[in-house]
Amino acid sequence: MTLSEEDYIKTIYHLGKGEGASVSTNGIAEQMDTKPSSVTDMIKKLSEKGLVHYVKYKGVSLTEYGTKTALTLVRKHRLWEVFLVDKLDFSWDEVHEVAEQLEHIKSEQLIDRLDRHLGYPKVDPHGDPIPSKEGVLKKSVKKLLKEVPVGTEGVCVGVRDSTAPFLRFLDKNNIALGDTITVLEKEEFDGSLHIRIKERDIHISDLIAANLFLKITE
Amino acid sequence: MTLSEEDYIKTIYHLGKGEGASVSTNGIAEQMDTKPSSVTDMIKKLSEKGLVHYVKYKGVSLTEYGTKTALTLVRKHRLWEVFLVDKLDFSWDEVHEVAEQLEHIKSEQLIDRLDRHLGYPKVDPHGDPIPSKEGVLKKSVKKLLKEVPVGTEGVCVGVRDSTAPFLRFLDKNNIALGDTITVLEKEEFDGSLHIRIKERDIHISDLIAANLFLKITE
DNA sequence: AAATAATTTTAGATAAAACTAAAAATTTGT
DNA sequence: ACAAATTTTTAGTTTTATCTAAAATTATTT
Repeated sequence: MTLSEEDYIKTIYHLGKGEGASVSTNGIAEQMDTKPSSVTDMIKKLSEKGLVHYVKYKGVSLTEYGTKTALTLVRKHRLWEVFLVDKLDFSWDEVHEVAEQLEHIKSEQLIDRLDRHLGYPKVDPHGDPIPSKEGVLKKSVKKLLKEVPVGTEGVCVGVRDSTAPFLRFLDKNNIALGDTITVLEKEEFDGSLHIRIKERDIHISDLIAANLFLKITE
Repeated sequence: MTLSEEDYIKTIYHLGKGEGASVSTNGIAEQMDTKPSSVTDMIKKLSEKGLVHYVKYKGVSLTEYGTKTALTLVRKHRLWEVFLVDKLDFSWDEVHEVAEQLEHIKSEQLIDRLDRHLGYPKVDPHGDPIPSKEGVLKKSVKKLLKEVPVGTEGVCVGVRDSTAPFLRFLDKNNIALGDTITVLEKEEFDGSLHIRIKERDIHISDLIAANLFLKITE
């Protein structure tokens, strides 16, 4: 597989929402910042290689083989993101571009060992699940912290209220995007939560919990 | 810089022994497993970009800018090798191919942080010095352990006697290629040595020291 | 120093991945 | 349902990095 082929496969995978959905030529072109005619050319090649189903004018979708290939790339991308954040102290939002390059490195052994070095992580710094070596990908959903049951673990991926006072509160309490949060206990009385974040147990109000988004892997 | 250009620059650097020596078209072609005509084409391009000095039929050499570029690549290659060996437990001889891919990743921040993650190593797993960020490369020499002065530190890079008994001895004493050895003390009487290897202090005979090669960085 | 050998370059071609412009097919609006 | 708009494909170029075959230059041998 060439670098370019890999990029197309990944784009088709993402546009197809990970579920072999049919994707349009223009959609791919727009996503990849290229021209539709270039996309048609590449699709033909991928089709000949058995990576996509293709019927002229009707759109493309990944074959089983294509999906497996895409999942390998997603796995590599997300493992490298974990490496960059956990080991090299990159922040949440700096990793994408570099991981985009690293995912193309060809060495199964490298990925196996990287996985081990990172402690077999289940999710990347954005809370998205990492496909297994066999190509199995867990589903994940984004929910308000307030709405998840006690015992749930998830990654903080966004805020509903982005006004300065709320962001200052998060900062003061050392809660940041990318942090893993576990819900320990919910107070019946006022809906406030006891949560664990970065080895620390803290208590937050119902209102805070109603403004933090978590990504949860089932 | 394209991937291919980078590969040529690195080859010219190594064939020129790191010291801008003039290199032949056929030499490059042979080293890179390509044809002389392809080399001529690429040299012209590199020459236009100011990376090499080129006079038809007379050979190529790196310009100062070309040398700096090559040293950046060497730095990246060697840092990745340290990562693969120290962090991912690759062995000495498995790292080259993967590092060859990793060295092309473009991100200065990545290399800075990798360097820090690795504890600012001075040499790679083969004992070769790692160029500084500014492009300064220390010299290194290969010597018999027997011949270096007390206090010297070096990386074990080879054996003079490669018969089974000697290799078994090394194995039994947990001495392997790639290990860093420091000479602590030399016994006047029999020339035997006290050395430190992997946090361990051991005592080896004059004969052993006469059969182990160290790579020493000045 | 001329002939032969080796090296290097040129000229022309090919493959991959992109592009532009025009043609074909599909979708949409009335 | 059919004309207009949109999407997609085709045809023909371009660029990058290769290649082969032939020509030019340099080196070697006698």
